[in-house]
Amino acid sequence: MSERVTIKSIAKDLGISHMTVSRALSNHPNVMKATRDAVKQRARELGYVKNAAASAMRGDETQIIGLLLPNIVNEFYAQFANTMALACEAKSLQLVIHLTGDNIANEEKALERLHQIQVQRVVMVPTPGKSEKSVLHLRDTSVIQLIRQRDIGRPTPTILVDDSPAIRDAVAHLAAQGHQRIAYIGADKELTSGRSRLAAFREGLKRTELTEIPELICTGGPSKEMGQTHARRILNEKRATAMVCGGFEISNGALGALMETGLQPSENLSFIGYGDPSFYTWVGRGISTVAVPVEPLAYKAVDLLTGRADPASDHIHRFVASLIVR
Amino acid sequence: MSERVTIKSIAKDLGISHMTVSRALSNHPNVMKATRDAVKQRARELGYVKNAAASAMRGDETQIIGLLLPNIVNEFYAQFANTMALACEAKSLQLVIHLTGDNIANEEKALERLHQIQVQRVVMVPTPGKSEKSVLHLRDTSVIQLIRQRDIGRPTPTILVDDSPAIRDAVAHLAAQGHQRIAYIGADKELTSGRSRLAAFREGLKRTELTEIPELICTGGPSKEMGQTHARRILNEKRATAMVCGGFEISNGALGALMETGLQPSENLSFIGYGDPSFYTWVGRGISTVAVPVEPLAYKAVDLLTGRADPASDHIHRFVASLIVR
DNA sequence: TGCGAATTTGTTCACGTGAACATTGCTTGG
DNA sequence: CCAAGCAATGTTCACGTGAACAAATTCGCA
Repeated sequence: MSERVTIKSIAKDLGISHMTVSRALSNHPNVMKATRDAVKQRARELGYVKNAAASAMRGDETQIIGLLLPNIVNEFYAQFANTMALACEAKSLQLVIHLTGDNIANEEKALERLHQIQVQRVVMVPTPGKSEKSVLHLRDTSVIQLIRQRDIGRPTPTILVDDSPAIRDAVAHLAAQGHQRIAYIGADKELTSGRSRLAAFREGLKRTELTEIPELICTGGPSKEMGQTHARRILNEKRATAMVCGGFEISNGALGALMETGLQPSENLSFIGYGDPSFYTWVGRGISTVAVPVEPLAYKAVDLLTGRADPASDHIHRFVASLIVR
Repeated sequence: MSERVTIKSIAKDLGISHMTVSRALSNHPNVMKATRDAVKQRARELGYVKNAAASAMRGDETQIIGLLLPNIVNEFYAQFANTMALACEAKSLQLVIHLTGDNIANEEKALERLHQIQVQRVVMVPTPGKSEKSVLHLRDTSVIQLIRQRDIGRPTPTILVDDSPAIRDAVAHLAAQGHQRIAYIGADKELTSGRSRLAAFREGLKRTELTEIPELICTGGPSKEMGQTHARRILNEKRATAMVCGGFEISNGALGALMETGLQPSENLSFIGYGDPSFYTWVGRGISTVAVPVEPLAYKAVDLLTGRADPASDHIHRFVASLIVR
């Protein structure tokens, strides 16, 4: 039926130049109020919607934010994406989500795709490892790194979680309960977050004058499988009475291993999770955890990308995590 | 530094016409192999990426799929989005996610935004209610309705879950355990799914020759709050010994009410959830549920939008849910 | 050898938008 | 009463891509 409504079709309809229509719709000062009103009125009647592709081709900034996450099933990432979507909604932005599965090839592909559709703003949870391909796509793109930090060949603002105090508190909490053999499962040195969490755990042990037990400290890639595998081994072979997790996925994996072994967190083994998915309050008597303030992170990310703040500073924005004891 | 690499810049670089470049890159037959190879080689060297905005402006189909979900925190939607993202990845499509919060105004806005960026393929969980605005944007857009069906003024393929057998099974299962006062909380008649689930519940009661107890049957909007409110009331005021939920959000809400009342599912009250989030295996002795085959749904949606199958048929694709007893 | 046909490459145009520059008409001050 | 200045509107162009049409080159076969 009806043709697509463009600035030109409105112009023809009103018998004026398409530029007057363009100016009227973008509130350019030099348009008679009568003209502007007539144009806006008619545009509304005809159901005009600006063609974003045409704008993008002219080089105008796209109203799209790209979001790269390892996955979106883990409740932390889901909540983050959810909040990002709401924040974007509020600023008339759209959200394109790519899942990396913490695989660097996927990350590269995703960035290329975003570049392809002219996206100039990206929030990403960087995948551990080094990117081979030139990440030159990112040249005129604002990138925010989230949760982790990696050298992507250019300074970028980064949003990190300062979880060291909470992790130290967790150890102190367990020590106060009399635990001596506390296990730790977390990301490895590939990630800044992995390093700092492990350091915090050790510092926690030191402060409570507990001996570090190497066989109870496991690190690896930040995956669910890694958490599950290590937890299984610890539960079956080592005599740990408590466990601290340093990572969203890892924590879920470890919890799975716990359940499959028939253990109940807080009854048979004191478990400290990471992040605060809603089901933590429902499992057993509730699971204690290092809670990350998700929503502030998301709003910060959108703010950084929309405010005229830092273009390519390498400022690190820290949000403090807290220990929730249940 | 370097300018953006376009088909024209490559042409100038090679001293040929931009059309030869265009043809070479799109594997047009009438290009000498030597030329094609040279062009592709140079394109790779220079890091050429096709400008999707320009393509979209010409009217070419965009490689973007729009996804409208109530939220993305509920694990069913999260899993669905996750699988969609993977399926899209496999077909070089990008996923734009909009959250409706089951609010029709948001739904309209989201569709308009997608139209704005020239998206011609949309998967949506329709929000209950009637849309005021002309959904004319959808004119040349393929829309798939998911999980629910609503008249959007045009026939669309729809992907539904046939959960009636599973719900009847659930009632039978509870009846076999000796339950007489089984509560039901689900969506209301506004939704096709609400109607059919309630009907299945009633049918289940009838088949087991149980009397229907009106005060234990609650319906309303498909929200978490609704589930929580009704469950609270039932738990505090009515003497139900079992509860069946008909909806993802509703089920989580009801579970929350259960927990806050200090009850344990399967110990103090037999609870049948809806959907199968991972934590169901972790709560108490495990929560029985009406499990929906998420991944097939997602792949089906992408298939329908990419295959040259039905353009605007109103075919209903059904996937059967099953009762998982834990 | 020559001429139409097939192959390969080139030129122009449109898509929708808005910047830059051009034109029209009106006001104002000398 | 006219020039200068400004407000309002109009015309042209570019953005990157690929269809349509045009031109050049090569090929096949009489």
